Amino acid sequence: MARRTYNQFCATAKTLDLIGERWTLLVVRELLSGPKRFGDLHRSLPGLGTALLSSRLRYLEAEGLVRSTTLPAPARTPAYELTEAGEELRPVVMAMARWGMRWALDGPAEGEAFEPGWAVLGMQAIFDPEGAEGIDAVFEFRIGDEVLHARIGGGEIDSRYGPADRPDAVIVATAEAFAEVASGRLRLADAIAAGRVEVSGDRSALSEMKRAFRWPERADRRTGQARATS
Amino acid sequence: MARRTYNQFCATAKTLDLIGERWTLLVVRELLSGPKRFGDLHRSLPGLGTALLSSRLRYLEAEGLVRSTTLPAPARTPAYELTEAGEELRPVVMAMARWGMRWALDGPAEGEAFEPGWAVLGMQAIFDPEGAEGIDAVFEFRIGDEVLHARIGGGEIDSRYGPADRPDAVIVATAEAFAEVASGRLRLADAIAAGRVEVSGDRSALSEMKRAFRWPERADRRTGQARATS
DNA sequence: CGGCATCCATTTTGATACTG
DNA sequence: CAGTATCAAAATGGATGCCG
Repeated sequence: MARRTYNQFCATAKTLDLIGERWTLLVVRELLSGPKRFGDLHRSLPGLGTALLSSRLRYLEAEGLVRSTTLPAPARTPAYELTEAGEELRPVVMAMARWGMRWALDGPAEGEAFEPGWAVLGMQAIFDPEGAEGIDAVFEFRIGDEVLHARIGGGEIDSRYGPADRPDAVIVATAEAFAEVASGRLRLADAIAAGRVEVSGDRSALSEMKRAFRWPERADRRTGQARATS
Repeated sequence: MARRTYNQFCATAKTLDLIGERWTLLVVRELLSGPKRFGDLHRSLPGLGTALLSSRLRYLEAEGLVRSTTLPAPARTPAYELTEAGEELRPVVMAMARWGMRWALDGPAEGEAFEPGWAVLGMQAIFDPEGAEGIDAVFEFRIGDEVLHARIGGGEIDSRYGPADRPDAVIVATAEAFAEVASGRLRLADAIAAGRVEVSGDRSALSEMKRAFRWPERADRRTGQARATS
């Protein structure tokens, strides 16, 4: 019955005691973009069975990282959301995302799952407040059949699910094309030139958007050498 | 034979594919304070068997996060060290350390392992470049039977094993007392008043040191309420 | 559908013993 | 010191069934 723990007086080890088990941090990642229902979580995490998801959620709830809530009208269905402690794991996930974009992300490979929400977090991870200085614009993304948007202003980014109110530019792409751009594997300009990404609205807002992000330079773990972007 | 992977096109998931297994990130944490021999790693990680440690090291080596090296004279023994990719996991570990200090670190509890090197990383985690502006000083710490030092200057901190060249102040404490202070559970002033920490040398350098760190406010995960420090 | 519990095959791990 | 070999215990993944 005793939970497995590293039994070390070390903040990092204690953190891993809480979120180090398989799937746990990915559940947190899902909830970082807002409350989600059990089924949504299950769908976003292929390979994670309902039994284990249930167990993870109960554990996170008992530990105060997640709480149950009820979705606002008209949904009114039960859902899970992060507590303050859970929300503050965002810097941990962002640090991992930046590292992964630089050292680990290839593909997308055949058969890999992809959720546009992951790219939303990726955008937050590489947002650069300095580069975004003076920018105030709203972008809508239509990725496959999902719609999300990002509002850049005041040196901050706020990216969420759903359509934008009055977007300055609209970006339309397949999930795969968007994934390649968001991961830094394909340059936005090349994707547009190839017709894999379509942009409507204010073209100058688009060039501003590029300023607001700083993609980590991709490199090979074994050699440390930079890898081509496009 | 196929390695277990989340199979997601997501930078965070890819990172977890590499460092998400049990013990892996703690091995990285150990190597963040410099090259270490197999036996040193084994001793610092009670509960991790030699078989699993060996397997983790071979995996990390194959993946380009760790490489074998030879310790400089007079040791000349084989050891392991981080590659550039491994070293760049530092922000991930630091983010976890900050979260853990705020939300997870109690104790130290009976029977918990503690290595002074962990506190060295903790100091890096809570170092505040703004607060450290204008400070230029060297501190030596004698924790139990280990000696380490920190050099603060130019808005940066450089903390390492071994004695300092000409320290401005020397701090002597038991491992337990030092751990309590470094974790933010006990205030330095109180520890000195209680005679659990002794300071010699420049007292003004010491008060400068306090400015250079920003302890996260400790809070309870379930309630979000702040917890007393001392 | 949302939210589990149960059963079982496969992987991972922890502990102990042993070798160059 | 620096690991391998072996085996038992625990965690995981997948399928199935139940219940409001």
